[in-house]
Amino acid sequence: MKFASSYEPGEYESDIYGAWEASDIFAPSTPTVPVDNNGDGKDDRDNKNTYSIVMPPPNANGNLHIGHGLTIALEDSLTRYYRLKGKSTWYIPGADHAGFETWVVYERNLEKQGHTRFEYDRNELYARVWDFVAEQRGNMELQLRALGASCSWNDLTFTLDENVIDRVYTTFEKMWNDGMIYRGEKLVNFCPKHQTAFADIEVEHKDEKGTLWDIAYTYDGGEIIVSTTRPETLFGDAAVAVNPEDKRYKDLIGKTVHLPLTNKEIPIIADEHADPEYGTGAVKITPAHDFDDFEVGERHNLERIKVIAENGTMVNVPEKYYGLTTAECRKQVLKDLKAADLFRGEKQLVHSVAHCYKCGTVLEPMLKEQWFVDVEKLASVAIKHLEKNEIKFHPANKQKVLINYLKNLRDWNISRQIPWGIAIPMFRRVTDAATDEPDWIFDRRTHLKEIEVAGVKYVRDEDTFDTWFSSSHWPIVCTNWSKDNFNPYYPLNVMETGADILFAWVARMIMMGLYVTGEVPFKEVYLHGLVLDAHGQKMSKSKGNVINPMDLVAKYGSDAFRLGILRGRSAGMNQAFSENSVIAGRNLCNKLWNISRLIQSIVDDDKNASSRSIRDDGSVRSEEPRNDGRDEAFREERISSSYATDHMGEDWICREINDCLNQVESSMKNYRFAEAVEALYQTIWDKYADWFLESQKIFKNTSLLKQTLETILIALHPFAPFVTEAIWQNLSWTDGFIATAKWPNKLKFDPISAAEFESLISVVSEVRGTLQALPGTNNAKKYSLLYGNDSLVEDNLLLIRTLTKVPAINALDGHPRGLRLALANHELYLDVPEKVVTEYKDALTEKILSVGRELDALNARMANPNYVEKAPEHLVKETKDQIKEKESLISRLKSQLELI
RNA sequence: GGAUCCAUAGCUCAGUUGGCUAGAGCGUACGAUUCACAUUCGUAAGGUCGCAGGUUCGAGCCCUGCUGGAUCCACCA
Repeated sequence: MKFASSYEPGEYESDIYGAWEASDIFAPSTPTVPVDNNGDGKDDRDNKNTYSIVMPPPNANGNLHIGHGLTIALEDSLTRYYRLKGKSTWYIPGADHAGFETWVVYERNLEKQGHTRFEYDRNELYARVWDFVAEQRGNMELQLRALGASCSWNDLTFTLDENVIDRVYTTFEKMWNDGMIYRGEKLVNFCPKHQTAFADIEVEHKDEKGTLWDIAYTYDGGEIIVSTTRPETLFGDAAVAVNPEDKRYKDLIGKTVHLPLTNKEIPIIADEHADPEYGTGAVKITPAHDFDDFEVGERHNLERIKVIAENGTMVNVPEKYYGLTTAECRKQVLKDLKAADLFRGEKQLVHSVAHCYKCGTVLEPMLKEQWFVDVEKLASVAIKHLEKNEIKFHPANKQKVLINYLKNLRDWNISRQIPWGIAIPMFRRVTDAATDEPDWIFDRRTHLKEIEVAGVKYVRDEDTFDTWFSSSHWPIVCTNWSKDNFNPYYPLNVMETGADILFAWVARMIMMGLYVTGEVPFKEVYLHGLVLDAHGQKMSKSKGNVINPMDLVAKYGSDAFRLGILRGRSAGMNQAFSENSVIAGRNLCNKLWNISRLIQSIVDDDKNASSRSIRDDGSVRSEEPRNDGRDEAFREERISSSYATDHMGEDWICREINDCLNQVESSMKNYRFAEAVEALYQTIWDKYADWFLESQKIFKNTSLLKQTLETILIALHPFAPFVTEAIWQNLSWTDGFIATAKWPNKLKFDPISAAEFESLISVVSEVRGTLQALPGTNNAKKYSLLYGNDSLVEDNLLLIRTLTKVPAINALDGHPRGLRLALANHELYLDVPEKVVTEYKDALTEKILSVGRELDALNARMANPNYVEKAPEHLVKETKDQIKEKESLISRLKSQLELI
């Protein structure tokens, strides 16, 4: 026996993945490099049949977290679905060097060993981190396999691969030549602990309590009071600004004031930046240490005096303050201001403060020379393409959000002062020699510290690229796009990633894709939200509510995890996740396993015994498809398939499976994964197992059982790859891998027969419901069923008996007796004693009342002339039919009640 | 200040051009059960769809306002 009594994922999963990988079935069938078969100089690949998707590269040296689990479940479901649909699918895996993240981990390690980064030069550090990452790498890839990701492993791209660096340099060179790269001394967000700058997008703003101090700046005959939260920066003040409309200060504009604690005089200038309503309406301007002041400084040509060094201590200040930390300096300045009687008060306030997203240190706006990308053109091109709807977003509103972001985008600082990353390929001329040569030149030889060009020496810039600069090339580098060859895998069919990196990554990929290739890099974007814990709380280490996907995979299986995490989730929404949904997934896998186990045993029995099975009436089922006078065309169709339906339950399940396939197809097209899973879940469990298989315990249509099982297995495969493959391999009649099977065709069936089974279901349900509602227990065993003039019941005695568990079903002889069931078109009685009927009276009364309420509502609708006039005809007709039905039901129930 | 989203059963969520009696899973209650599955089977209870208006024959869905919550962007001397 190949099928154990329950499905144990641990026994199958790794073997199955190994078998898939060994057979290399995840590589795309259409080649990924240009092919010229007939020598006409043109690429002969087929563009129509490809499906490409790239994995957002997980950190090479990390473990996968729950968000990765969701990403893989989504992307792999798409990939497997389109593979079954016959597309040449290319799911490209990746690994991220994760510049800053990895660097932080590595630097922490160094510190633990008593070292600092300053003991090593850049190349040495790079080599050391490379080894460090190499050691850790592989773990993440194993976890991707455990999640079932059907990606093309030979094409794994690491963000520091040569072709990536090469592509990034090519783009950078093009931008440099296009004048889009400039070196500027601008304020950047600088982390004094990590000694590096950040892009605006990497900064975390937090509301904090602070103090606003009022300080008097004096002039001949008076003083002007400014308010500041950063008194220590006053040494860097270049002016005091007031609003040009502010009458209080009108006369002071153009005069100078004395800068406290110094011998300096600074001007009073008029600028919109000063808000008359805020504080005293006068504000000190420190262009080197505040983003707004920087801009004011630009407008008024003010000196940028840098008074805080990279290490967070004071420079360019009177000796007394030199070398103090900013905090120490603040204290001292406040003390000295009080002593000089220039302190005019303080008050508390809440303001938002920029923090390093990694270590939480307060970021210092720092004047630095950095490389910037002028984003104006990039953004405006991207906006144009977005407005033409060249990319479809899920959820749709993100398109607007993204356009809005791009409209307000500021220039992009791409320099990072971290050794771990792609070196910026720029070299600076060694200064002394007077020459006409440019200060900076582009050169790819970044492995060298120093180069010589035309007899002039240049030294490499030590900085590395912002990781988003290189990862914005991801669709381009993963698909090996090149400008000389048509590439059927670019643009990608879809970009699936977290909604939180819409700006940081998706926006930049779009800009870069358009800049490099002229095309948008993907046709659709699917953004997933955060996976929250069971109570809707964000997962975090400090809260201790982090769920590790690998734990769940180990406990319940990979499929269970995938089914569980897809359930109840829609695009862009942050949604709760709990173990319960994974358990439900595990149960479905086991259910499917046992369904297969049952069918295999029927198939096995069928081989041994006659292929004819016993009919309800005891006769032997005919091999020939029945011909009961129905449409000949239908009969032709039916014969053309590999099975023949011989009972209405069989037609019905074919119809239900077809509906399910339609739902899955349309759900996948619209990225409604949860709905696809839900449809499969219900079809497999509530319909296939609970009704169809129960009925097949009597009829046993082997060829149909095989065909329907294959159909539901394939349809579920994208979501639950392992259990479906495990079953496929265990079944006696299936070949190859289910992973590369063909998406099933629709099943043929007789719609009239299918609808009849629906009536049988309602009969059985009514019997069950009534039996439960009767007083006493075990009623199903006690009372038999009586029928009068009811062909549906008469033709299905054995089936109804099996499904309801009543001991007998008999034709009514003589007068009706017992309890009549509340079914509109069937005359059915439960053969219960008078006493039980009497006890059931209350329930019956309640039933009459509730049907009466429904009838009233229907009548009210029909009484409205507007409804009859304006509503669609079919609805009006439906209402009329229902009224008839309810009326007859009510009259039957009433007569039943009178009998009691 | 600007923008986006959300509010439906005890919990987590579906509900796609407005159409019958608003669904699911989990949970709860009651019942069943040797032979595909207790990771099972059956039955049931549970919702004036955040609030107030409006449009319509008809609103969970569309419009307006309000309340409560989330997120993003900008600003915060």
